[in-house]
Amino acid sequence: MKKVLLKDIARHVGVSTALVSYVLNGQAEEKQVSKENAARILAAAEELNYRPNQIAKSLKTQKTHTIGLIVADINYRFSSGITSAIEAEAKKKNFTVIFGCSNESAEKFDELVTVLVNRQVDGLIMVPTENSEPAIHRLQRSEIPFVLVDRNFPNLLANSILIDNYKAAYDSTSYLIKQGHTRIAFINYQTTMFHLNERKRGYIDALSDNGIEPVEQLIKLIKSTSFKPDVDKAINYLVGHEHKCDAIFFATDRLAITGLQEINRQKVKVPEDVSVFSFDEAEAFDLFYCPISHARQPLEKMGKLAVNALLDLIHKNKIINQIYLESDFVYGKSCRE
Amino acid sequence: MKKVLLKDIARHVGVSTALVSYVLNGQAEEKQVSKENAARILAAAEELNYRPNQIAKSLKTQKTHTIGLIVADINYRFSSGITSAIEAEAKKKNFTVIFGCSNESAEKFDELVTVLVNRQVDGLIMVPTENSEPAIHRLQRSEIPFVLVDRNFPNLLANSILIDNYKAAYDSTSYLIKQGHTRIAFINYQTTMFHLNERKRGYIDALSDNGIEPVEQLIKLIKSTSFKPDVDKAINYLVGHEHKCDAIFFATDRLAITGLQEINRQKVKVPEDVSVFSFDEAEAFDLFYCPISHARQPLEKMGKLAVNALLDLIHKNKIINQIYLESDFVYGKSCRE
DNA sequence: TAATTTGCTTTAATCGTTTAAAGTATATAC
DNA sequence: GTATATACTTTAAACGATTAAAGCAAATTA
Repeated sequence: MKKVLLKDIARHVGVSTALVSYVLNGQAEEKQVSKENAARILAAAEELNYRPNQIAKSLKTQKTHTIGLIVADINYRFSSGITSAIEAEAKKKNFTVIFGCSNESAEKFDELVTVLVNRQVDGLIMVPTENSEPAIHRLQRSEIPFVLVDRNFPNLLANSILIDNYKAAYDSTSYLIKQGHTRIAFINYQTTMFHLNERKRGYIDALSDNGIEPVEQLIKLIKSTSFKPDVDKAINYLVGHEHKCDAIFFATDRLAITGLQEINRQKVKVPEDVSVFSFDEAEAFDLFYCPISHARQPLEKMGKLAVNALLDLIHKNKIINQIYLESDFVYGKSCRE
Repeated sequence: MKKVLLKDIARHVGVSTALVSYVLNGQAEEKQVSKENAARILAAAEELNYRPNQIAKSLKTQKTHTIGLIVADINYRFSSGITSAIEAEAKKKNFTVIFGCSNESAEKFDELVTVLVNRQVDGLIMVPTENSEPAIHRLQRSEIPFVLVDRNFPNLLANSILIDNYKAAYDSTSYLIKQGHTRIAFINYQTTMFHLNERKRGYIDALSDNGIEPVEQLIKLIKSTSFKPDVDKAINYLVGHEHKCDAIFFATDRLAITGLQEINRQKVKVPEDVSVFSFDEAEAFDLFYCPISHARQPLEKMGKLAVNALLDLIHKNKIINQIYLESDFVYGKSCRE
């Protein structure tokens, strides 16, 4: 079945391609196309089942109506959540999404940016990885609009949709303190990433502000390169008798899930033996024998905002800068009363 | 910063655009470009930081090096798993992925197919939804290559990467029988979708082949439109004293997760009061107080195969037809010994 | 010496649209 | 009766690449 082109419609109706283009792009009025021709063109387009070639259109108009999306790992609940929201919102606005995963590698991130830029995406939504500042700097010089989601770099001014990680961690820690905990451990990644260090800062400040001296031994930093053993070791240390803590605050869902597995293995009971609080949300949290209390990020909202911010940049060059959203809290039964 | 075009390189070096194109596309030898010009062109491309416009390239070559991917819902573990594998494999083969979610709606599925076809994707990988046969039929007539993943329609011959759902369900049920269960319940969606009904068929045949009469009251079909209440009702019925079953086989992870929540709420103990087995894998299964035994689909492999099958179709028009993969089994502690 | 081959380069059409600018016929104004 | 406005329509040049086909010296052959 041969592809139907604009020119086939033109020939079929007996007019020029210009008229067809005007009519099919809704400029019939404006370009004063006769009602008769307009009607015949629409009919012919329908009859021949014309589908415009977006590539040709894009080449001419310099607009692809495409958003490039780079997430860290689509298997993260965070990523699938915002991806889903972004795709839905983009579709609503007649944009399509080209998709890539960096797998937390700055190199892969860089490659993806290049690929997407070469594809002439109208703009990018990205969850940057550690060490991806150079790629983002380069992007800034190219004048292609983009917005960062979830993570940013303090000394790189870019439009971003963020969580107030400091506040969420501060509030989470304060909650644990109010529940009567004093030896609150914190498990985080060993990382230079700002958003995770903000969580740490929130944790520490909450302790200090409540008259609790932060204890170094209760802060465990996990290397992603030795993730599982590090988490296991941290848990063993923290629930071991000598250093026993009374609560563990996990900085991410992945840390929590892996940590909880080891907690189970050690036959430590939540919340009787130790309370647990986590960032992010995970299905697994609800199925744990005592639902895990956690700080939930508004994924839907973030995705939607990211798309709209990007479209603002694309269309009107409106600058949004940082938007900070608040997490909300889901109280399970994992923190001792 | 002005975009650098092929013609800028040509001007810079003092040759025609044809030479530049030949050299940058690795046809220097073939087209007998002088070593000197070839070197100068490469140097200039580097120096000017030339990035070819893929849109223009695509228009001319009629190849976009793009794969359209349609999944049901990216928040499903199944979807994110194959998406991740597909993206990685596509990238390896220098293809990019345009992404869409149907949200299990045939209408949205149809729209997505149209959008992706208009974007001139070289091929499509799709997880079809219920009632999406017409859209797929239409696609077949358009001669754009595609492969279906996970789900297919028995009377629609298309290239597909599938699981042997019948066998997996048959084997799962047989396992439960061997563990001594006789009143095995089955919770599935009420659906016309073949792959889910195959799971039911496997369940029923396994019972029959082992001399157990399938009991209608133990087969619960869940309407997606009233998902949660239906699952809750089913669980209540199944663990209620009069109809007590000794095992529940969930046809999907989502059914299992929702079902297990209700099981918890009813204070029913797994596996003491009832054994549980599920299709698919979920993080939550490992965190449940007794890890849930399940049949795991080889997501990585499916995604990779799907991309390679599609590329075979695109490049050589090699026909693959159905490929059936086997699930493997993860034995937790959720089935009474 | 003329014809042919070799080695390299350029010309220009093309992909399928969009869209200024120019064209044409009819109606209105002066 | 000529100029101008009105209501349409067409022409043709883009967009940025690819790629047959043609062009042109210099070297080789006859």
